[in-house]
Amino acid sequence: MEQEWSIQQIAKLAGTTSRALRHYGDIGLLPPTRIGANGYRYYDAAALVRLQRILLLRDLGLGLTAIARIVAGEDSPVLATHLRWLRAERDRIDRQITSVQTTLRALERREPLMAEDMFDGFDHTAYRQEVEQNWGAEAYAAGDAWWRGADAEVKRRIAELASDWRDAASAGLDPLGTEAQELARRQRDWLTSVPGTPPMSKEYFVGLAELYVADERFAATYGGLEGASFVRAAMIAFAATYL
Amino acid sequence: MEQEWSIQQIAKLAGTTSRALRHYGDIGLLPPTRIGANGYRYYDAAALVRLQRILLLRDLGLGLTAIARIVAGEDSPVLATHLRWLRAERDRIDRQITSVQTTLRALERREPLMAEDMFDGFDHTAYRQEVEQNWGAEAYAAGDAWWRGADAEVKRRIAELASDWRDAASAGLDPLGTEAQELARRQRDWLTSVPGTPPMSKEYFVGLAELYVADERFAATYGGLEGASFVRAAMIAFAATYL
DNA sequence: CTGACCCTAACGCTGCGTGACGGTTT
DNA sequence: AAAACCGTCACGCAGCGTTAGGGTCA
Repeated sequence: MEQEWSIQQIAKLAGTTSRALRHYGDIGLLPPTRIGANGYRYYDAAALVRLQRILLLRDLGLGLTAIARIVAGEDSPVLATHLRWLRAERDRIDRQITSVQTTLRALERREPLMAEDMFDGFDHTAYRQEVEQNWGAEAYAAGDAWWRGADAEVKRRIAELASDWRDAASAGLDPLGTEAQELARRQRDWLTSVPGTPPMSKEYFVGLAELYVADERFAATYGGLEGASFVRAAMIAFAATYL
Repeated sequence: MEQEWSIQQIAKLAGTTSRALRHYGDIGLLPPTRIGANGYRYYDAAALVRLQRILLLRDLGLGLTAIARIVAGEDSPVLATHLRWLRAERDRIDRQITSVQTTLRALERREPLMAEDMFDGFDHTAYRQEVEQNWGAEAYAAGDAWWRGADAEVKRRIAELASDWRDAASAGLDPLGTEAQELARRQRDWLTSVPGTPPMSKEYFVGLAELYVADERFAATYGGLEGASFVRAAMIAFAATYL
């Protein structure tokens, strides 16, 4: 009548492993139906059904604790929450794909420098040129040489500026406030100081601001999408007022 | 001249933590430029640039060992490989999103049973009906009752059939071969035995085969996309020959 | 006697976060 | 004398895979 199976048997039936079953038992997610005098675990048909539910939910990407809540009958919005998480994950991966593709294309065209590092240097120029081809190729060479020759002090200041941007963004400051506007001014100042950069203009500055958000590699410098958005807001406001 | 920074300072400059820097040092990815007599770690501008590269690549989703290969100058196709992996990940998540959405919709319509478990029972019918509305609502009720009343022996046979499918698929058998065709016959036989199922036809059988591949939840039963594809091939061939 | 199974530990993997405890101060 | 930093352990996390060592036999 009441069929029951050993741990290996039920594992095969459901398409998993005995190790996983012991784990589910250990964390209380799926205790064996019965435990023999010799310590062997046995499972019945009800356990099989429960196991199939568990495996199904696991295939949807849910964590074991979330699965535990669901199979326990709690009607918390586990699935809806999980759906939002999945969508965020997909978006993140999409952005990574775009970035890797861009990097690979740049490498193919033998632009190793701008491809992977120095996103705080002249590369604004180089990338901008790549996107809109408004500024000539010699700008690239000039910026390249400048960065290579830059001394530690310059590099420190650049990194520090990026660091200050991240601090301001995570502190929740107002992008239009005095402090953020001062950061935007510093951003403009060092950009201006880079040889090979086109003459500073409202359009150029705003274009760079957009670029920081659009390109994952620049965004990373400013603390990701959120940070980059903050930088963009501050830079655009600065451009509108002072450029 | 040669500027150098403490571990906290360089962490702030690059936008990471001192703990991460110690970790990178431990695994040899980014050793400190210099270690003071007191044991303090110090980093110079070259280390800062290297660190920025590392963080950039990390933001692309690469693992630290892969990053190590890249910054070491090996020109193995790390990025191209990673790109393929990213795409596969995105596809997987896309399928999970679809499945979760389907499940949520089913739950809203109060179809808790078919939503989460028993993908080996009558649910073929119910889902089929949901998709094409070819078979009536009473089929759902009949199948439901049947499954609830099914004894352990029936459930075992169903799970066993799924298990045998997985074995056949992972063994690399020919879907058109004798063994796979025998499995398809068993599949048809038990489907026929479920009350509430529409009369067996070539179209119905092929439709189910497609469903197994299209719906992640069914596919899981047969060992994922690969397994389900195998099942589909075998079932379609069987339908063409015998139905 | 020998497979085929079952059991209980317990480490391994990824990339650090997070204390704990105790010195140092570029 | 206290605030900040620095250092070295070392556990924790998610979900099992994988030996290792040793009984059981539905």
